[in-house]
Amino acid sequence: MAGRRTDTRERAQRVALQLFAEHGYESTSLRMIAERLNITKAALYYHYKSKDEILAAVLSDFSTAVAGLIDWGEQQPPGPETRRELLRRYAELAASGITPAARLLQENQPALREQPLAAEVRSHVVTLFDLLAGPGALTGANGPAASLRVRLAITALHMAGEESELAEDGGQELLAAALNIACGLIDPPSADSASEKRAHGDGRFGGPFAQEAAPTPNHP
Amino acid sequence: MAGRRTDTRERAQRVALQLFAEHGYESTSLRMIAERLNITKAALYYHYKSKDEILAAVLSDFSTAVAGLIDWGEQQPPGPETRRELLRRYAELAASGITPAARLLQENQPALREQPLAAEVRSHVVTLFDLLAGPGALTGANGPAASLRVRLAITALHMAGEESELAEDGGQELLAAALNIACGLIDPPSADSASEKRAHGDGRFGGPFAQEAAPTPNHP
DNA sequence: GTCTATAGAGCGATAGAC
DNA sequence: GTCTATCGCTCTATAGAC
Repeated sequence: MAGRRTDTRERAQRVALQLFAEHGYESTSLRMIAERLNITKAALYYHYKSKDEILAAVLSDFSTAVAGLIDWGEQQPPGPETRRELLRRYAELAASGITPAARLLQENQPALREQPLAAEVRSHVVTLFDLLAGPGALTGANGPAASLRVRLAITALHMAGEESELAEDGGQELLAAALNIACGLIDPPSADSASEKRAHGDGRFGGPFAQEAAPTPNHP
Repeated sequence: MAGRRTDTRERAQRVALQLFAEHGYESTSLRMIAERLNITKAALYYHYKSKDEILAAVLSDFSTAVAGLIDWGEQQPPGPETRRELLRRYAELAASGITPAARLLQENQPALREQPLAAEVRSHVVTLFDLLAGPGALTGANGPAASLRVRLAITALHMAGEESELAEDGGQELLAAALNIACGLIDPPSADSASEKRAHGDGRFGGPFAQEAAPTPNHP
């Protein structure tokens, strides 16, 4: 491991992730990747046997990161503190540069549909969402709001993570703000929509559209 | 207008928007569009002189919808009621099917970079964001949180809009929940992050990461 | 308005020299 | 480990018949 002769493989993965996230998987050609590495297309095939394998290598980093996060979360007692700490750790991941991978996954679903590792990562994310909102939130069993809030919380961290790369102070203020927003989004689970119980007295959330909220005709 | 001989052009735009949003602009070939219309690739070139022109036609519908929304908004007195009504109207647009166009715009930025109409639409969206958060929010002048909250509010409506197409009741409950969440996101503008004033007493938003919040080193 | 046929370019991938 | 050269395919776009 320590004594290999070139670092092309690692550089290739860094460059490929960046390009996949920026231009999309299908629109990123092997020529583009090779040019940034100052090698030729054919040389890439010494390191990977297909374009798909480059994608898999890139995704596996993200997969293990999220897997580690949910391993920790599943060993904690469920509750608001654990959920907030999960968000905090995810914000750390976002700050350390996993957001390109997250964006790649989110914005290339059709292209990644045949990629087994993408399905694996996606199932990890589903587990993480369940931990953040209670089981079944993604399928809408807790009402539509809970699932939406969790996805928005993660989205907030992604947005901040991407922007923080451009910020002059490393984006710490931005990430702090995003984490606060994310915590606020998952903190009062099922506090609006059909069940109208308010966490605190003022009616600020009683927006329009709400008068139509039906008593949840879920398929049992 | 009323007496043309085929409806191929309109059908083509409907189909193209759907495919562009689902597979991405570059990954959608004219062959795919033509096959769904039961015509050939070459026939498409009778109606449009390039693939880019199909994209422009598809985007212009979205552009006029958003332009109408901000025209209304700019004639209203600024304030929370106007902002909430803007969100409500945007939620109506989302429910009526503009989310594929919004997704197309958001998820194909590199491919649409050369498309003039895309820049126009994007500037409309920026204006809408300004209306929703006060001027300068997108550039972060109000602190990082305000811009994030507005973008998350719109994202909530997009998420609900896309899912509502699959729901059995038209997704009204989901859209109502999303609108409530969106209103809650923009309602207390600049209520966290650096300036720590709370709208109401409980410290639920006082999350971690906040201890590092610096006093906003903005470039003036 | 729609078709067949084709030009010209870029793509992923392979073979084989060095 | 990297190169040149090439194969087979799909893409956008055009020419011209019907």
